[in-house]
Amino acid sequence: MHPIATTGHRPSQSGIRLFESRDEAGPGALELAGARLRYDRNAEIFGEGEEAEFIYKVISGAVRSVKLLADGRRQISAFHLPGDWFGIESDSDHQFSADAVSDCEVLVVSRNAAMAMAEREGEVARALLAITSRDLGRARDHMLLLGRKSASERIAAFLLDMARRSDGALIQLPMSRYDIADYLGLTIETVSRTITEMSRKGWIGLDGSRRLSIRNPQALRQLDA
Amino acid sequence: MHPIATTGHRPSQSGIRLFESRDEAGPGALELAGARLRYDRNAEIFGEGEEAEFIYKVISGAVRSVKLLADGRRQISAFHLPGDWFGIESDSDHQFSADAVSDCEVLVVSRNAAMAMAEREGEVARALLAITSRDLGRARDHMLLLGRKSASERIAAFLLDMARRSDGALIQLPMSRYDIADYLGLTIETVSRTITEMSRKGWIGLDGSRRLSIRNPQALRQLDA
DNA sequence: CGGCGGCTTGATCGGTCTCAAGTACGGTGG
DNA sequence: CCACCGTACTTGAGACCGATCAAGCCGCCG
Repeated sequence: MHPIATTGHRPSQSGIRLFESRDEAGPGALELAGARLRYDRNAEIFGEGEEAEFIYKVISGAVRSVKLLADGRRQISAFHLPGDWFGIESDSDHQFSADAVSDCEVLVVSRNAAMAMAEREGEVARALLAITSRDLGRARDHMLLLGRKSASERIAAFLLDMARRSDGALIQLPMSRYDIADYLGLTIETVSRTITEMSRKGWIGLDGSRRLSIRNPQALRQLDA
Repeated sequence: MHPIATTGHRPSQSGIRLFESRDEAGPGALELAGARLRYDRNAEIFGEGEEAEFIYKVISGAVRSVKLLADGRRQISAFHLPGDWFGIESDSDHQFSADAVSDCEVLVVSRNAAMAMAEREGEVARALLAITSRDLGRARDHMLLLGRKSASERIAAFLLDMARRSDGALIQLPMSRYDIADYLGLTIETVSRTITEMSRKGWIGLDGSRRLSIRNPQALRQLDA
């Protein structure tokens, strides 16, 4: 349905980089055991059903966790920004796929090494549990959004979240309208219309489609409920 | 919107008990440290914002994890059946509330005790991580359902899941149409209509509103996609 | 028998999707 | 520098699925 090419390996154009470095609480020791990898925009980092050999942390750029239906319908369950861990699974196989929203750099740690380390060091075990249960909490918030909120409420929540996660008043969206739509359970047309309407009302300022600022947070928060 | 009384403490009527005992992989040691508690139907087990003092495991009956919006809109993020753990949080406070779908019995374990035990025993730490990351996987599946599936697809997925989690061909639903609607992001009318329609097509058999059997799993699986 | 909660059924409404153009922008090659 | 192109995005008109509003029914318990 959404013709997102999983082509990879275009030469990475190095552009503006927002979302650079806020670390989430993480197992510091793990990072020493990791390797850095680069992925081009839309490149797949791992696929649903593949063996969960590694766990990952975003260094720069953005990553999306994705579930697909056979007919192409897509749901993005989370966007991962620099400092976020992703790909931690209970199962031996990945239950969803992850790919690069923009050109990005990730830290890759062997799952076995991580688990062995968790076994020995309570600190690492606690950090992994904290990351996972925080993600679960976010997932539950997102379910409320997907199950019960209107289009404008979804967009408001999304924009406020992106504002919170970025630093500074200016938000640079790393993802396309397709990605936003598939994250919020809407169509690109509805996303576009709603954002345009918010801009028309003066609640947000637009500078092109990927760059915006929040002018009236109160109005948005009212919708976020 | 949904006038669900959080009244508790009616004398528990002891009825038929399905979903009795399939344990999920769990930290065996933890259970020794727990106490049993009974809750009446619709009683609150813990509320959003309360301190996360305990973690819980369903012994009998069913429990729902709930998020509420100020105006009363409700999203049930999960149903917990016997053997399932719930209430494990990264934060010090609960980010959602949990209440009894039916009269039920739960095992209650001090969070501090559990965390201390996890610190000492890798086995317990691993089990807690496994439970949480499995829940996260289920949450992501559910997001796909909430974001991208039609009403009949949602109902089909729900019924197949309930069939899988119960033993035997007969499904005894512990929850009301309100609960199902708030779990699937639909209204009770749509839930009712869709179930009636499936019964009319002969895909399922109905015996009252809470008891049903799957007659044509293939038809349902086709919708589950 | 009466009442009430939970469920079903019907009629209509409306928000979002779908289908269809049209526009803006970034990159590429002349 | 500009013409061209493709991709991403916006905008419009109309259709449709599920929500809403409104009865009515069923089963259980008093």
